[in-house]
Amino acid sequence: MSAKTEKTSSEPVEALRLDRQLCFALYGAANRVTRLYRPLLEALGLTYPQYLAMLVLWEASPRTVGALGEALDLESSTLTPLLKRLETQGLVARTRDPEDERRVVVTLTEAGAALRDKARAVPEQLFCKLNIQLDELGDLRERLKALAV
Amino acid sequence: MSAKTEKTSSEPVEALRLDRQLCFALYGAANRVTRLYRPLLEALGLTYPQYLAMLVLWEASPRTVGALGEALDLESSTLTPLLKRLETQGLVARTRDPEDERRVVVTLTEAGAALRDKARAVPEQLFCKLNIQLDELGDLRERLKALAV
DNA sequence: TGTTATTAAATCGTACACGATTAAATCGTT
DNA sequence: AACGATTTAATCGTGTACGATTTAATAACA
Repeated sequence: MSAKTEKTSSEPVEALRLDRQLCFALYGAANRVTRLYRPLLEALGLTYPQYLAMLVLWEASPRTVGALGEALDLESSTLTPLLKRLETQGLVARTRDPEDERRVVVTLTEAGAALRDKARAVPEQLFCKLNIQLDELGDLRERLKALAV
Repeated sequence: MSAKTEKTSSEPVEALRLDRQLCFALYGAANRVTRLYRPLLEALGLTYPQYLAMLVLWEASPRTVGALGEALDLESSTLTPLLKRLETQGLVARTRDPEDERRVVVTLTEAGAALRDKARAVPEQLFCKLNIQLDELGDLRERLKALAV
């Protein structure tokens, strides 16, 4: 019996391969999709995470940093610098909530709200770059949402 | 007719929502899976991308930086610093290929090869944290691989 | 044979992502 | 009212990601 097929090690090594396959696919897909967005978002002056934050704000504008973090599943250590950059670009305003000075309220500016028009074409442009049918989209989304708590 | 339901804008806005749904799911899933790996990999002294690089090397050890980048879908600008950290930890060696001095060959050290044993338990531990059946895994992997070129 | 073109990694600047810690404000309980 | 516990953002340090540029080596070809 060769060392390669030794019983005590062959199963976990096989598991390593499976592990690699799913996680590579997820890791790679996320990186590649970010790369596909880049040229589309360049016209808007946004990065992909900034675009996601704007999508959330376009749905409901005065939002606390905490609420944004909840929606985006990000920590304040990630959001704070990102929001400061959006503020520098004049897309959002950051103010302390007078009701509770711990909270920071993020509000779309006129320019931030107006950017929504420019972003209208993005989803379709991106969808054209993706290799997926419209009716499969919902299923994949649900699987991904359910994958990890 | 209110501005909100204006015909020229309602459809693209709906598209924005769909866009948000798929891309949020992918972006969030990738971040959450990385977070799930973290405590498991801490015992190995590896980050998640470092673990992925080691998985590739455990399958075939002398690999050029370019070949690793191909396998991981990463640029040298990402890989070079990552590999230097693995080198600092004594897990890999980086040497110029004598045949072609442009290439850098990455080779597992004894310690790097030995780390594979410690990593044996990781896939199963992670799988337990994921909310997916074993038989759905292959399908999801293929969908993700096909999603973006 | 000498250029010129191409290739492979490294370097640089910008922007995430996160855990740990810190700072400030509010809450709860006495 | 007082003071310890909790909540909310910000800050800090480490480690990705990537496009653009640079450097060095090899290939191509006039």
